[in-house]
Amino acid sequence: MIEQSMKEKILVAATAAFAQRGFEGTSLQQLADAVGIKKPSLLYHFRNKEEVRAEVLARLLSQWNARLPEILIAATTGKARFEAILNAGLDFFGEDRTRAQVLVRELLDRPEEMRVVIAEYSKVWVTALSAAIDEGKAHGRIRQDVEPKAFITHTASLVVAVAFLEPMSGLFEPDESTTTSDAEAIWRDELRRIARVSLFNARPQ
Amino acid sequence: MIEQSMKEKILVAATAAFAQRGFEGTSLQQLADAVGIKKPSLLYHFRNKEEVRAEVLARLLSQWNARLPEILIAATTGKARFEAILNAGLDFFGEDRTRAQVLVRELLDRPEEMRVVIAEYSKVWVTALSAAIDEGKAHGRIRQDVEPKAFITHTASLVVAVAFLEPMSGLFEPDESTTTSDAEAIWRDELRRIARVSLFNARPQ
DNA sequence: AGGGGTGTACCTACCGATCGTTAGGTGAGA
DNA sequence: TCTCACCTAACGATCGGTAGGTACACCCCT
Repeated sequence: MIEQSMKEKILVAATAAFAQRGFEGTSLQQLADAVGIKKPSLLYHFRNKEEVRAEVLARLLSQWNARLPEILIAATTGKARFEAILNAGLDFFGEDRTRAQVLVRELLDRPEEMRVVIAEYSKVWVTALSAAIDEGKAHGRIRQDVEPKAFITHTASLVVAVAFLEPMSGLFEPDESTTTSDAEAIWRDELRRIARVSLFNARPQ
Repeated sequence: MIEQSMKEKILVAATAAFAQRGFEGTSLQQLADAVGIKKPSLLYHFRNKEEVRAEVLARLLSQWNARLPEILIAATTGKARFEAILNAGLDFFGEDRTRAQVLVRELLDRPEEMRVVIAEYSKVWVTALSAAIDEGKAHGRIRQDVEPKAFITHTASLVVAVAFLEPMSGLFEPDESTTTSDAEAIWRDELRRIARVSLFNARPQ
């Protein structure tokens, strides 16, 4: 059992609470109760509620940044790099769905600030992917009609949406034989198919 | 100048406020101020705050339902029906971006309830589109590897995402020559391309 | 070895402001 | 005279945040 600091415990609890009920819908009292301390003790660790929000977001983004280098290093060719980043995104949001919820809530609550944050944290891999798409177009591996930045944005949107809509999975399945995890697997497969088909040429080279 | 009832004025103001700051982030005082009445007068028109939320959502959904029949009637063939519904979705969320914001916030705040609501309000056109896809597959016009329900879900997600991410448009454009509306047009075009390419066979029949 | 400072991590008690909601009017028009 | 559409006044609860205290570990000095 790893002994985690009280501040870390608070951030974990705050992430879950913000994901479920939102920043405005979560009180400091609820956070304090969740980690077993009193409200003023919580404000010993954070200057105010806003600082909790900021650190929750920073923690989320740093978790993404932490696994980015190995993704970009592992895959060098264009196609492998595409698959690697797509799967990394699906894993990242799939293994903890609160990440998608917190991200979307922040986009709703503070769009201007998030514009800057998103630009900063996506710059590296968006640039890498965009260059790979341009190169693939030059070599005829990638469709000429692909609009790189727009394609990447849409694919990223779908990755977040799949995690975001997890509570909705199995929505259109009339029978009960299809479990939630089955429906999610189908969603992910179809997402990969859509991205692949709309990006690559049918007959490579 | 159309004379609109106070109740309608409140719902319009509430929709904008809920979209921007969320349900928990909006007080009845703010809504009352926005329409120029006192707080208790607002509760003459609505039993409580929860009823405001319910009617805001109901109003949004009825607006979608109102334009659905003509869409389904106008386009009969599979391909035309696909284009018609896709464009109708883009128009619906594009002409008033608060719709996407309110919808996404409701999905975050009350996922279980929204699951039921979404199922009800999407049943008609999802069923129609799904049948059209199956028929298209049988005739070879549509790719065999399309997973109908998942494809529709993803396309719908992208339609909402494009409107939702409007404040982020032009995020990756280094120059200032590309305006926000240009970037949005590119997004919509790329969305249509992705959907078309990943749905239809390259060589029809 | 033992006493005195210092910082950490919590606590109780409380602040004014604002929350959603209710009670009980008022005035205008049918 | 009755209903509609608003009002003033006030309710208890909860909000984020502050003041000030306590218990305890650790370090320095003699």
